[in-house]
Amino acid sequence: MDPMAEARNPDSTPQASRRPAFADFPEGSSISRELREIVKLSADFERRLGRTLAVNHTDLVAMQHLMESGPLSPSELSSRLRISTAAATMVVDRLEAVGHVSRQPHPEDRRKIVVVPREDSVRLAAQELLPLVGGVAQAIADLPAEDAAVIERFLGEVVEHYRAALDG
Amino acid sequence: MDPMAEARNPDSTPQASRRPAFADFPEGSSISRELREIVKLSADFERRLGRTLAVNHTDLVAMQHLMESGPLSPSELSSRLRISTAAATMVVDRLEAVGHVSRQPHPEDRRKIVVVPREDSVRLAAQELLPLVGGVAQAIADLPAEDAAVIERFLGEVVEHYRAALDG
DNA sequence: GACTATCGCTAAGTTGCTTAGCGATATGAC
DNA sequence: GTCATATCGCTAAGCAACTTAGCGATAGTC
Repeated sequence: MDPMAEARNPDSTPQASRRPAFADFPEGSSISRELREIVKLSADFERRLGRTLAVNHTDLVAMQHLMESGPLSPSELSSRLRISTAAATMVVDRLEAVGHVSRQPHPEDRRKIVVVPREDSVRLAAQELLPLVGGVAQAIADLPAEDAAVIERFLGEVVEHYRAALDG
Repeated sequence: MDPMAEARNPDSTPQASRRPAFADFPEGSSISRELREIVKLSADFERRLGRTLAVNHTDLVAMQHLMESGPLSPSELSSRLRISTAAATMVVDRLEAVGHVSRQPHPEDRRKIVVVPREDSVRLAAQELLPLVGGVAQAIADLPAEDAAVIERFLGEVVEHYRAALDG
């Protein structure tokens, strides 16, 4: 059977409104479509990275923080991931079990520990990220300065709209 | 205590590399920083929308599909959300319990049902989305045509880089 | 030195997923 | 037409990952 037939929303019923419920929203320019696509693809990419490292979503986000910020305490991880400290303990347990991090004593505060990402794991993740990050970086580098300025200003406005919407 | 002190990564240890593990990655232009920020803010915004509708993440994503595509069958939801059909049943159970959707018989196939989003719920979500979507749409509309073209082309390249990275 | 706060952790309970399998309905071969 | 097979939504049982509550150890404060 044709899988795309189903994807085209064959389940609309006559009695239900045929127009998608959001039809009143401006369909959006291709720019806004692209932005949404980037957000979606970014989630897809995260899933793939999670498979590569063989970790679940929470643990992957923890790894991202560790890779970007360097060693962190479990309590810091819990606040960054917005999970309980108990859950953070389990995150570190799992990451340690598969060898992505190690627990080390905190040099100054003996209540704390330090969660250190293993270099092999960081390299593995970097290897997967590099084509994407590098490709985008290259695309940016290839931009004429005026174009880069235009894009930077526009994206800044988008960020501001997000922040404003989140403040309200 | 100063909460920012912790945020600045105070847990680095002397024996662990002081440089964040990803320091070898080009720090990235402000454009790439903005792109990442948009992805992150988008996730934040989704969380907030989930709170507004009082549903968990999976159920919110289901609602997004229903709002954008109109009524769908549980099996279609299961494939879109990449969950089992059993989980899709539970999603619909929960959404129905809080009144966001209703189950209706499929007019042509009596095995199927149709999950129809309730208009009140769609309106509630739209109300929360409008400031953001509208604000961004306005920002796009205010762009000179040449700038819009520049941005559209660039974002298209970013999308392509994502797709290429996901193909590999 | 006593009080209080914070650290990481364990235990018990909850939520949301999975796989397996069921009855009902649709579809295709003959 | 009839029968075999596939698909639909659903239930049941098990598992993974979260929560809250609370504990012992350590740090900071008076």
